[in-house]
Amino acid sequence: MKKTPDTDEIKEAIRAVGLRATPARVATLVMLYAAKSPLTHANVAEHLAESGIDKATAFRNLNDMTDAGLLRRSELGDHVWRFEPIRDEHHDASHPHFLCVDCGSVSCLDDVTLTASSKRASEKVGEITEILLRGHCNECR
Amino acid sequence: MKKTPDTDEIKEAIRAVGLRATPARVATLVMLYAAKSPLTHANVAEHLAESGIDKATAFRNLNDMTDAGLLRRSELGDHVWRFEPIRDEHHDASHPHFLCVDCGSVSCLDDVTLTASSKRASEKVGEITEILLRGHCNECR
DNA sequence: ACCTTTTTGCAAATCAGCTGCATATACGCT
DNA sequence: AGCGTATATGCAGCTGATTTGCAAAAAGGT
Repeated sequence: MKKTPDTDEIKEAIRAVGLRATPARVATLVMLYAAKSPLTHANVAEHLAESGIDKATAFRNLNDMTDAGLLRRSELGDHVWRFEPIRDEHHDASHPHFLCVDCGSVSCLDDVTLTASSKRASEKVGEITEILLRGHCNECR
Repeated sequence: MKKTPDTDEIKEAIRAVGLRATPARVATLVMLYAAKSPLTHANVAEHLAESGIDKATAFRNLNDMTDAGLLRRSELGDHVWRFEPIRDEHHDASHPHFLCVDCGSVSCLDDVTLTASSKRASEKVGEITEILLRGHCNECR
């Protein structure tokens, strides 16, 4: 799937995982694809509410599509789940996130990599599933 | 501070960060030091309730001591904070940590560094204050 | 002991997320 | 194009986790 799939491609993707392509789901994916960073349940629900979609529906869809493998849900340490589409262009690789502890904004860091300078680092480390950086973003400094 | 500080050492530590050494705080630290893994607010509150300490107090103390640098608060992914004592200066935020989302253990990764392969990464990123990797440790895999 | 500041207890509020159920829809089938 | 059924949605209330306001109580310096 390309960076910004159109409505038909989105519907296809939804059906491909065994879910029905409802307006709420399409709108959710459109929104997430348009976003540059992961969005919270509240972000999505608030936006969809303008189209008369209930927050429970928004939430169920986020979870259902996550379970179905269309979205990734991440917990950045502030007790709020954020969702972002899994673009298979990125090979489904999860990328590091940067969370501003002041304003709560999140950025995706596709081009940051981890270097272990010695094996000792991996003593306890098994499988790394998420990389999270926290700090102050440029706007908040 | 040693692995298992006694009551007086605990009181000292609390005062050292500018807080008053109240029974609730001492009991909280004693409990956390005795625990082998991070405890939830519920764990602590439940235990302290036996001594007539309110859960709001337990929670405030957990947060206050976290802010003061005596404890570390981590989020394993179930939207429940877990707390553990910071046993020595080595365990500060100056180096990356690895958090096992299964057992809650935190390990220090002194020898892992992050490399931004391009400046684009730092678009929004201002100052990074904490690097956290999450995953499954070798014992939990 | 006294005084000031920090803490505590209690109750009630908030916040994120979930659930039950009756109704409405998507979409495969004819 | 219309049907029928499994799915999805809306609504409303609920849960569990965490926080807050405020008056009373305790900590610790003098």
